[in-house]
Amino acid sequence: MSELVTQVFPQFNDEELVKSLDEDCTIRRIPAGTTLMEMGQYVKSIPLITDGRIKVFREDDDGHELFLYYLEPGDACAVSFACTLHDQTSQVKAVAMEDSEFISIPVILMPEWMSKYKSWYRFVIETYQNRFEELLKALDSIAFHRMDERLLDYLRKNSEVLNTMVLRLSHQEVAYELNTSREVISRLLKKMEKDGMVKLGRNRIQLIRLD
Amino acid sequence: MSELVTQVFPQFNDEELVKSLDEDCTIRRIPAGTTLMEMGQYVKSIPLITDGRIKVFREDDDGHELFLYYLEPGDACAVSFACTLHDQTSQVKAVAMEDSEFISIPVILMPEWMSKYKSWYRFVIETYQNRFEELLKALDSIAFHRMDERLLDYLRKNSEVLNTMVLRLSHQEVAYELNTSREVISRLLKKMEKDGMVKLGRNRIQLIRLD
DNA sequence: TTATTCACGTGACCTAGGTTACCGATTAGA
DNA sequence: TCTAATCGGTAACCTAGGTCACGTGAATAA
Repeated sequence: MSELVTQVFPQFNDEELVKSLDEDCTIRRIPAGTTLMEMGQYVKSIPLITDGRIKVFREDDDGHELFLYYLEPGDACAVSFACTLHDQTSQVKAVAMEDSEFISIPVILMPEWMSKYKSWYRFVIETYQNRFEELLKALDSIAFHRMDERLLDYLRKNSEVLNTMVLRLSHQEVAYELNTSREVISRLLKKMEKDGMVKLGRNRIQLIRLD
Repeated sequence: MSELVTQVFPQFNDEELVKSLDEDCTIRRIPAGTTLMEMGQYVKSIPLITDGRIKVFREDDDGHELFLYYLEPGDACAVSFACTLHDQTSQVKAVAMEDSEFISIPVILMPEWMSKYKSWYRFVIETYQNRFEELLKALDSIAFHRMDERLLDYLRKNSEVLNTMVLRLSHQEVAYELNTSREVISRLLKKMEKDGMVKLGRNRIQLIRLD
């Protein structure tokens, strides 16, 4: 596992930390579609993503969901950190979008690691900071932008993360993530197609020119 | 200052930490209306609020602002923490709503404090966590609720924080914070008055029954 | 093959809320 | 005191986008 750690988390430059990751933590693999974390659930371990892609989103009582951000290799789940202090339930839901792999860290190790390993403490703060920023961006997006801009942004982000110009998405899926209805997305996508920005197919959105 | 610290931050149970707060940090007082932090500005010290009330909000390029949360005595600014790691500019704007007072901690002390004082490390994580939650609530509010609900929520929160049933606010101020227009707020408030929920006056909103 | 489900397209309609354009009333300033 | 700025009320209007209804074709299961 040490090689894996040094590969995906090169910032962990403390030998002892890597050793503890190796000895005291476990690697877990989950298939696409697995729910890693449910809202209201207690969290008992901190996942460090080493492979795959985890979608993190917010849900309301009526089942509406709102996409927040993705966790990718090198990322950790910020909300989990809080569970090192008081038993708190998760505020978000996390689902694996692809077959994924992560290192599972028992929360019990956190206090020790925080004071012992500077690179770990930096990592925690950085993780929080990054998620904070993502959240602020999500807020901006909703508060200050119209649906067409948000859709464009969503497509761009997806294309970037997956490194492809052809997205395998149904309109319904996109609608869920942006907390709107299928019809609205269909409408906007059709307009974008007319404007030569995308080409549409069944379960398929080909990006042509997103400016 | 030690008494102040132990009063407002009773969780700092480490003598040395309190001593360092006493010796290495400074108390600053600012009048209502002072901008504590501007978006895009570099942050060089971490404020621990001891008195007053700081409004934290997000601004977009067109000057629209969006209320995020208040900082009150016992709170710290989460975004500042990140500056202990890399020089990063602020993502939010912070303005004192009342004459306020805070302890200003040089960022240089952070790494040492983090590893040395467990109560400090807990405080940092807790602060991040709390702000995270507030941000998620703000997101919920915008994504899943209509303006009338958001207004109600805003009035409730304000009344709670200020511990009064009479808010001294102009419709314009409320509109700014909820990122809408004055007319919309006037309309909604008028409707609430008709429904017997509030009584309106110039620069005055008296809460009667917010259910 | 046929039947059924799933994905998409689209028109009609509705509502929340943003915009414009006034008004009069109150307050602050000169 | 007179005047200008601020505050709130309201009507008319517009737009984004949510909802409903229904149609068409592609994929898939029987």
